[in-house]
Amino acid sequence: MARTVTGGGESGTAAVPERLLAEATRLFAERGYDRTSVQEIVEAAGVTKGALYHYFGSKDDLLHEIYGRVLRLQTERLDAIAARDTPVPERLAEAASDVVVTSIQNLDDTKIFFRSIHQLSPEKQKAVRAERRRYHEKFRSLIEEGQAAGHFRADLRPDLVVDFFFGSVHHLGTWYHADGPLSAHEVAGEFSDLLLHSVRRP
Amino acid sequence: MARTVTGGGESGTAAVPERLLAEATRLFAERGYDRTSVQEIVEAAGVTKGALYHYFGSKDDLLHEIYGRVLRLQTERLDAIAARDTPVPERLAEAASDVVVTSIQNLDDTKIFFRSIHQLSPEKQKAVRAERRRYHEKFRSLIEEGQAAGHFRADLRPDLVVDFFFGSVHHLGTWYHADGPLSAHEVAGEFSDLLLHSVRRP
Amino acid sequence: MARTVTGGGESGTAAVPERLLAEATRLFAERGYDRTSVQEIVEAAGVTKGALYHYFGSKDDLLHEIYGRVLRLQTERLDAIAARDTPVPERLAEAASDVVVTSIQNLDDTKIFFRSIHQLSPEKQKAVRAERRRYHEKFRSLIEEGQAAGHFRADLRPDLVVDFFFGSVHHLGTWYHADGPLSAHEVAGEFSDLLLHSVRRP
Amino acid sequence: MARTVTGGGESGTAAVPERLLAEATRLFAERGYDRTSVQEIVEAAGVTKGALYHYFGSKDDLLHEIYGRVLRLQTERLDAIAARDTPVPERLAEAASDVVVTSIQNLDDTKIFFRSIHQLSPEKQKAVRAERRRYHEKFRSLIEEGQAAGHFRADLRPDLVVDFFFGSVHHLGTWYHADGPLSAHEVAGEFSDLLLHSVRRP
DNA sequence: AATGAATGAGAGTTCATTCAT
DNA sequence: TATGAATGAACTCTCATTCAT
Repeated sequence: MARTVTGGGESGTAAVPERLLAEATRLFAERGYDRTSVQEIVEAAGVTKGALYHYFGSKDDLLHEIYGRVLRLQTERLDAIAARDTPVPERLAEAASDVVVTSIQNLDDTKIFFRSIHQLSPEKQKAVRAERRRYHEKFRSLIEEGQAAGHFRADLRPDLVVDFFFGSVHHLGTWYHADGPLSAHEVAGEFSDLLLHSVRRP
Repeated sequence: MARTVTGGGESGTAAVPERLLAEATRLFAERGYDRTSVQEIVEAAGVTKGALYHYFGSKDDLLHEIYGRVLRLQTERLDAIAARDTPVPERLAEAASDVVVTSIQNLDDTKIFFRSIHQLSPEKQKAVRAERRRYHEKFRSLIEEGQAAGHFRADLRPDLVVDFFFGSVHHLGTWYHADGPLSAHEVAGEFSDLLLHSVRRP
Repeated sequence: MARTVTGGGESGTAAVPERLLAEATRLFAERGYDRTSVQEIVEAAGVTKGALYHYFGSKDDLLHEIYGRVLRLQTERLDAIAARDTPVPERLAEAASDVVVTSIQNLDDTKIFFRSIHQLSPEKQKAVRAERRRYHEKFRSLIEEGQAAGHFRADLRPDLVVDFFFGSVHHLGTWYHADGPLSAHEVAGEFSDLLLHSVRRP
Repeated sequence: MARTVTGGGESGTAAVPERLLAEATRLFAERGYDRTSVQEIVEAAGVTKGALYHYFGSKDDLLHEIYGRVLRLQTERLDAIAARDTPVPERLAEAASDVVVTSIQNLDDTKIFFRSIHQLSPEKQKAVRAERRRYHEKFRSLIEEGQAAGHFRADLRPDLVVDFFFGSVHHLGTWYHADGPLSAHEVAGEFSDLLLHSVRRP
């Protein structure tokens, strides 16, 4: 969709659309979608408004692209983990751990995701929610599989468990700091552990 | 429910500031703080802008008032529960259940809280975060008490557990619907159960 | 027009209209008529808006009152000086000196006078300008008298001399400070001296 | 007179920023800075608000630009006159005469200068006052030079003389009318003559 | 004599977007 | 591929004034 470099690969001069997306991500996470002006984005990216509107149809489109990127990434990873040939509890633990790690590694996207979705146009919101639902359904089916196999408590509502866990994941952006005492993997380990303990048969 | 300051008195003619707060809450939850104009709020409340600015210093002040209300309510309830004379696991379960129920009963406030805090002025944001922190600390001390008493797993980081659980609570606004299949108490029961299972000694 | 004290003469409690005029004068001089709100005036005077509108028909009226006060004062003093039985050059010198002294003693009024006259309603502006013109004419007639008597240069246009001199007087408010190196009388002496030298026959 | 930035070129289609400055000058002089709305300015210039804010950061900026223009003009002219190789009294007379002529030729700027400086933001006010002070100092040094050379009375305070004279100059805007009986040069001649007589050794 | 809630009009400013070049 | 001038609508907030009490 957008070329990788301009000119011929000079260091530090990523292609214009990439630079725009990167700066938009940073600014949206920092001060919110509505509080970030198109002017600020283009200034940060070192181009003019015309350039932005050459590559993106609207400010809204930028946000949609950011969503697309993170959703694609997480869906791919979940698919890979779910398809493994290991016991369900292990796959659930890995899936949980993995989504925490990638959420932290892309903390700006995580922040934007759950703060700004309402600022997308209705149609785009619908598309994003549908993709998100598919992701949740894949995660939920791991829980259902574990219940069917007798690993997890049968009295739990799998959809509620998913909402419970992803609430925690989405919330990461509001408290996690890269320079805090915890590494991404430490948080991931503990969150995964809490989830497994909460669903496992005693 | 709302004090009648001027004339009136019949239901439906609540005092102007109360009406403004109620409509602002509804609109902020519905379309977000930045997407709600002062004009829309005063129209919904049936007054003019001048009236709003007679009672509130700024749009920002309205949001702050809304936060204050819900924080006061939840803090009071948590204090009451924590002070009970029952075993810690029971108190934690009740605190967890209660915060879910009141979050659902005030779902508009919950939605606003989670989404709009970044749109407060820096000073007000600081004040709100400080109050929120005190609330979390009180909740955390229940977990610490349970660990000390040998009820809960000692290897857990209490602060991480709090962030884990309140992520789930704050997230309620993004998926819960009053006309869905689950009552507030059903969700509360399951969330509380998940939390307790995740922290209890096996 | 307005009583002098309320209650019975307690110190520091001047009557409401006087207090309003005094605070309005101070504020208009400090930040200009348009930049001073009625709210600020009533707060400074320790009353409410209703009280102000009880005594004055409009914000405009306050300004008109302030003008009236200073015009009356200066007209009275000029009349007294002009009527004296001394040689014209002496009377002109005293009139010039006196208007400088009273302008400095009422520096707030002086500042307001030449900055805010355009903010009066057209009718009030007309009235004030007419009074001011009468004052200038009286001053001018001193110069004409001096020319007729052979004291002053006959080739000067008396009206231009008046505008020349009163420009200097009106300008006092922009540079004179009570805590500066010059007393009101020192400035008055020098201004008067400059005027007399500029008109006298060599 | 005004550079044509976009298209156009024919007289009457001056560039947008020039047109905005011209109309703003006219309107500020006519009804004062605070009483002139941005809406009125853009309507007079035949553009929209967006265009104004494309070129000027604020209404305040417009005023600052107007000040800058007139200060630059007068400073240049005074520098040229002061640098001449003629006797000091002649140079002072010419400087005085020149500032009167240019003040009358730019009477709108003169009116604005005198009345609206207090409505500039504090920082801009400081900048303008500093420039004005440099101008006054240059003028004052002419007087000091004349005193040192024995042309002017030694007992006069040069700074007071400057304030005396520039009061008269700034005041021109309040009484001079182009369609009145006096030409700019007639006024300039008389003002200059009055100044010289007031300072010269008898 | 005085209150203060409420009005309604208008203020300056911001902003996403368009389009001729 | 990219510019940047210009639009037009909407924004938050301020204010002098009124009026029932």
